[in-house]
Amino acid sequence: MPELPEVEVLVRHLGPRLKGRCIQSVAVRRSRVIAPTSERALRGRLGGARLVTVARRGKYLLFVLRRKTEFTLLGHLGMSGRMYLRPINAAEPKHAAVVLGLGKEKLVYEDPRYFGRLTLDTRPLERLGPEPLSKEFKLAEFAQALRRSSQAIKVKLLNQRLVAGLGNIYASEALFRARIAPAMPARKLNPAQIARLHRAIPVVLKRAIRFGSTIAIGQPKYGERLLVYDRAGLPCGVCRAAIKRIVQAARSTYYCPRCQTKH
DNA sequence: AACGCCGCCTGATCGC
DNA sequence: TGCGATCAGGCGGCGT
Repeated sequence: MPELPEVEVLVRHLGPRLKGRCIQSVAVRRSRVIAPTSERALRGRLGGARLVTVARRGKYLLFVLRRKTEFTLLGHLGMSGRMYLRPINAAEPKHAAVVLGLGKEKLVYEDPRYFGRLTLDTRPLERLGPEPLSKEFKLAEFAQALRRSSQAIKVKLLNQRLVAGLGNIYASEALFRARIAPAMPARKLNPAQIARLHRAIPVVLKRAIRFGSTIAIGQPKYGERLLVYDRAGLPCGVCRAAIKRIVQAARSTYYCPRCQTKH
């Protein structure tokens, strides 16, 4: 599932290829993904617009467009979304959600589960916490937010208001790197643990971006080198203890029971 | 106000 | 072989 690193790799891939291109056609195959924007509104706004830049915020893709004035088309890949360029006459995938014609090529947004979005509604951005790879991700604010929460730290990390971009995979990975037990209530973390976690989050994300950047875009897996996620029963790379899987908030959490402790 | 829970979706996998 | 049940999960919305 695409989290911050996968989106970042995609943005770096698409940016140079899309910059300056003009949208000539808009095909909406699944209107749910553009909600609350209407198909009519999307067509009207995108038709003839030119791509200025492609950027990222948390797990969101921002297509900055211009036609008279600048505006943003907001993308989210949900669970199963993908975006890629194809020749204009290439066959469409079964679960194409939106296809933007760009002349010789088209930008395909496909999403088998249709959990994602491609919309003119940018309000979701207002609900995001700091970017973990930027200076705005401050230790003091992170610590304060954790002190106010009784939720298990793993569950809290999935909250995009705390910090933007972590999903189920990198929440587990960051906690492993910080050697923190995932079930610990957020407010029970001591200052040293909070500092380790604050440091581990960008490290884990940057490493994933680095590995992902070397893998071909469009692969089902981006080649992430995961230390705990989906590794139940396999030996921990640090201490060889068997990695455990537990369920928190209806999602799988993976951790090393020996390395990740209460201290 | 923070938190828990549900609904949205389809493909992969499993048991019979 | 085929079919139904189960699981995967990001996020908005709603109830407490």
